[in-house]
Amino acid sequence: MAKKVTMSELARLAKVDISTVSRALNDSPLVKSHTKAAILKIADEVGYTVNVAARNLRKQSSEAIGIVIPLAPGSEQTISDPFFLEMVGSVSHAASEHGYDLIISVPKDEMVIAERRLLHSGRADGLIVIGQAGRTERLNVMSASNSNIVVWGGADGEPSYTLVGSDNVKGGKLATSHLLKLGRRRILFLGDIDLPEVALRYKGFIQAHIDLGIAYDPNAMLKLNFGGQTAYDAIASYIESGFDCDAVFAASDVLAMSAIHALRAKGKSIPKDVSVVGYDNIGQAAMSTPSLTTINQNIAQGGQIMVDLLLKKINGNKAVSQFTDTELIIRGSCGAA
Amino acid sequence: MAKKVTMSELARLAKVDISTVSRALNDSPLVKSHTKAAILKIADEVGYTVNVAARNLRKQSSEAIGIVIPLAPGSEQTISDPFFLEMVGSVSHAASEHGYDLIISVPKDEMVIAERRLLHSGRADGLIVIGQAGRTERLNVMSASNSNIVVWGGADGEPSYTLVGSDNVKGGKLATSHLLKLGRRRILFLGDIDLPEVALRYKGFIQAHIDLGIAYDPNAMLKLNFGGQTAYDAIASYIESGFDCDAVFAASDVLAMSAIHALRAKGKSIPKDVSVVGYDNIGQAAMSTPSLTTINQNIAQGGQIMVDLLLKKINGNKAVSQFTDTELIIRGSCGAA
DNA sequence: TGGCTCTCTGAAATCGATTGTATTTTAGCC
DNA sequence: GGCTAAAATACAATCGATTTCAGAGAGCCA
Repeated sequence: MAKKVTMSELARLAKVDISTVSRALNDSPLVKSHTKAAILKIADEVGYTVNVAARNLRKQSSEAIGIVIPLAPGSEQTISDPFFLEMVGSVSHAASEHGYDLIISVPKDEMVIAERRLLHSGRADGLIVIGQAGRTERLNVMSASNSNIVVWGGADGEPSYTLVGSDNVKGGKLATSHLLKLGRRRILFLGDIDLPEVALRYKGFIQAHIDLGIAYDPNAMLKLNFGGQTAYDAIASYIESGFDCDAVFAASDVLAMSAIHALRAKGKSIPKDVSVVGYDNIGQAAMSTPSLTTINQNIAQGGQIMVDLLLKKINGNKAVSQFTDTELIIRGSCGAA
Repeated sequence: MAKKVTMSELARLAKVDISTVSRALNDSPLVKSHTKAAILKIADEVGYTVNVAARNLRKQSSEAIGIVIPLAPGSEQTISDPFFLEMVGSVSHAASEHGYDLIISVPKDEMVIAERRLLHSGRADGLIVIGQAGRTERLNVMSASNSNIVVWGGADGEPSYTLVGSDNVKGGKLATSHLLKLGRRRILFLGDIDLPEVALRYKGFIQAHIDLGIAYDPNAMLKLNFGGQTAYDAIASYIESGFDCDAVFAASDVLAMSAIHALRAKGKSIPKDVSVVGYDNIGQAAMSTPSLTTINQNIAQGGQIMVDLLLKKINGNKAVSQFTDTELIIRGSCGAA
């Protein structure tokens, strides 16, 4: 542990009052530039760092924001979907650009706990919540109590809290109409439509069918939460049970990959027999085999926007919900047009 | 913003001194259980949360640890390799188990800055550094100055700082001998051996050849930092330039996936023509196509160990470097034996 | 009853910074 | 030089908790 130098120690060394030191370090115009330089020099020599606890206590702010990531339901594990993790990275980057620290909320905490632990305790000035599944009610309460919160997700109509997300309906439409235009007619939808984001993508899925005057099968839908082995098994047995599709629209890239894997195991060739489109455009999407056609949510932009909006709220300004750019990325898993 | 209730406010409500409130909330045996219960009840009713800034200032600790993740060299972007992100998730989980918060260090910071920003400032009680590439010197200095730091990485011999990582030599050996035992003889090694971890894997690679009495080609190595398009292009042109391999050992799963993609584009069949082994066992490894044979670094265990060791150091105890369980996971990309 | 111990509670100092107010120093001008 | 205004610095209160120390009662025993 390096010896801790305090401000009063600095003041002693510089032979000035501690208040002058404080102002000098904060570049206040009240301090003569000559004194300021002297103080800064000493501070640099002894490697002074301000004690944030003391500063935060006095200033009643923390220069930090919290991020809450969802738990896999029923498990103690944090969600492993790369999408969420990439989002953490993106938010972290955006926060640091503004000189804010990012505190990851402990996943076992429920929303209320996270709110108290991070916001009320003064540990963070604001909160970013990734995914509003199952907590819209609580989010409304928090928003009503004027908490500094920004949520990543999808919502029908105007939510009462500040929301950022891709244009899920548009994304669903883009993906589906792309498949339909390729001539595919039996598209299997993969995803849990209890999640608001996914429900909207499904809405776009239906919309695309209607727009092109093509009928869709309400049974062509498999409610899946996450990827991995579970999804693989579910998809495999779904195919075994007789459903024959010529395309898959998965609500996440992870699901899409599991689907491709399962389809292949069942002897289907991708993209010859079955075209696949995912959602998220995670880093691995381009390098999977075949490379994945997907909807880009623009994670980097999303993190940026959320942090910007949150800082606005922290500073007492209004912040309105926003979409990120939502676009179709065509790669190998759909086959040539 | 919910109205902030302070301890003195609680004291007023409970008609006791603030010191009694403090003791009650901290479950001190000095307070009569009757009084304690009354105070806790009121605290609960008004939704009191302790102000951490004040507490940290007084207690001279922060109940938080920082994590430093590496930057992609020359870029402003944080590394997108899922391995690092999964590690963040794992550390976050482990930290929360001990009631500690996790603060992500702003990536543009260099080590020295992160150290000052997080440790000296009292924002965090300790630091976890993921990957020691290019900063071993600084890490030694920090360790000498008795900083509370634990590093993820790989080291030859006994490092002067506390290090946690997979047994990289063993991992390299496992992967390579598996390939050799499959009958493969021209194995291409992918990875940047300037990184200590990777150098050790390469060492294991050579060792395996020697152990089995098989010659290896020192040129059968491609120095790559990260996956994605860059790796894809590099691998593609390496193959084009005439090198013909019957197996690939990649120092990360991301690299392995890029390799598979590139090999396929060059008309190679995986695993018939070329067997591939990766390293890390990231979540997507099982669901890529073909599913990836890889070395499991046991990320969850790694996070746990690092947090445990760090807390030991914070509490003034010795902490010795440790390996995580390192094992070979055989999947489809190697073909049948 | 006096004295003593043991429990429990209160008073006050303290952590390290920020900031409003008071005070000193400097500068400007006749 | 003497006076005033402005600039620079010092003083002191404050943020919200923790913790040492002192003190008030209660209980016990001779």
